[in-house]
Amino acid sequence: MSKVITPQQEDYSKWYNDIVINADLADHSAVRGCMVIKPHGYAIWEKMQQALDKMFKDTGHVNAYFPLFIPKSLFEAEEKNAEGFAKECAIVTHYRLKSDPNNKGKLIVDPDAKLEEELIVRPTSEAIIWNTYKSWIQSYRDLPILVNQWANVVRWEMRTRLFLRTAEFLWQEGHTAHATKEEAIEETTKMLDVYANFVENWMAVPVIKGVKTANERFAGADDTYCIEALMQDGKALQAGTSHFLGQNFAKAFDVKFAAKDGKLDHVWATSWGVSTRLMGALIMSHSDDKGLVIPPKLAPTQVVIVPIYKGDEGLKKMSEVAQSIKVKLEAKNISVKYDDRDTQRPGWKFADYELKGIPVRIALGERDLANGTIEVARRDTLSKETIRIEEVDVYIEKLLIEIQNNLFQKALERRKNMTHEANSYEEFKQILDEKSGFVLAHWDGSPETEEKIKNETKATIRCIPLNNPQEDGICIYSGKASKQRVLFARAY
RNA sequence: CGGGGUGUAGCGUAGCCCGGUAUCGCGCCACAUUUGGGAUGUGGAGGUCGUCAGUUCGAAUCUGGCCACCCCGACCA
Repeated sequence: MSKVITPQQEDYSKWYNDIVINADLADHSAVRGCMVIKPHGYAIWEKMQQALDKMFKDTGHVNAYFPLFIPKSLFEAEEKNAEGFAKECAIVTHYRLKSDPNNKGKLIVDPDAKLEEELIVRPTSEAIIWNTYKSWIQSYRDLPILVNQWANVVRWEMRTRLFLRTAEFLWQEGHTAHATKEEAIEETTKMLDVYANFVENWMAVPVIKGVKTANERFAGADDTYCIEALMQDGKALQAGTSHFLGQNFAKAFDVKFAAKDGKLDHVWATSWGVSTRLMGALIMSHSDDKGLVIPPKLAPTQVVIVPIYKGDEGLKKMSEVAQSIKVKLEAKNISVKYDDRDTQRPGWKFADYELKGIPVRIALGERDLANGTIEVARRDTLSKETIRIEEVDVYIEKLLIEIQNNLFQKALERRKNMTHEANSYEEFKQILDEKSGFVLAHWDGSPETEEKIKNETKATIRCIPLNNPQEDGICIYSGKASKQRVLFARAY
């Protein structure tokens, strides 16, 4: 064993780091809090991007790109937004370096090159985008604007973790402008549905759609909708957010439009985003002590073929069959890698592809050649089956669908087992400590109660689920009347 | 940012208390035998001991600054 992964049971947090690093997804860099996303990790991110980008375009959105830098005066325009992000901003103050007269070969910031106005490295782009929209929008005929941007943002987090919270991360941010409140709200929930669809059907991670409490709301939003997922260790992870921004940014940036009746009104806004954090959700939903498990729909390589042979002649025979299998599978739009390297032994390759999370492995040796069979191993269950070689394409095509479904069902089952109802504060705390996971409990609706529960238990209200069943109850903390249970959990 | 810990070859480590240029395993290279679950043998290469400064005849080892990472807290859409 050259690659050792700490077992989940021993230390989940270490396990997570081991997976990220040993599966070649990402690595720490020389920059504090910033990671290098390695080719295997980036390939998965690209698959996510492709699927999401198509969904955005299918719902009428277009891509554009806005600057990395935001002048401070624009950044501070929407007060709540500015306040919310102020503590974690990187700021550009100078534009030139010069040789250090006291230290040969070293550079210093040139004090003569101080910027008139500081530039904020975007932690999110509402400010620069709404400043731009001001010049794009005059009439209801200019609306709606449905723009998305794929970009990097910087948030100077105190403590970082690979993919889950890094100082710089990749994401997409949609920013839309609408003539009416209703249309903007519809957009907000539509994009939440897009996210839920993507995370459940591509990533095979079940989510709960809901709305955030005032405490947890995006700075500058009237309402924040979210999808919440539950990780293997019982902690929640916010997988995506969609914000109804009301007219807050339109007012801050003075973006008005003339309606049909000639009256001027401020534009209604939304913004929505998912980030490379989804990689963390993917890892912590399916992977095991042998390594990463990638759902087939997001696997850069879905099937790997490993030949088992003796000598050059043996390899030649094996390669002919392997290539024909590859062609058959590719005709069904399945991505296949034939690994004929003679520098690694089969056993090594088996372990390595398990570590990297490739959904299906085909092994092919003399024995199979004689029998007209191949061995098919699936990553999700680690089970193996021998099948007739002529049925390979049909079999694998079905298998990939089955693996995708199985991963989702397993995650759904786990979430079901880790979701509990608590009817008293004692019970609530007991569940958090002994079982972890989601806890459904009554809450009196006050930010104060939410804050106290958070301080005492570290559990936060992840969301108020949409279409939440209404039932009379009393708040587990204050004993005041409540109409519905909300979703609590300790979260990443 | 506060408390604790760590940093020695690509990776994991011994040595540090008690100063004299470095241990072991994996990996890497060559050759041979191997190849249906991380092969074996023989030989070999690889190190400014995180970084900068100080003490000293001499620093991986002692002192200080800085950087990074890990754990706990604070913070976090």
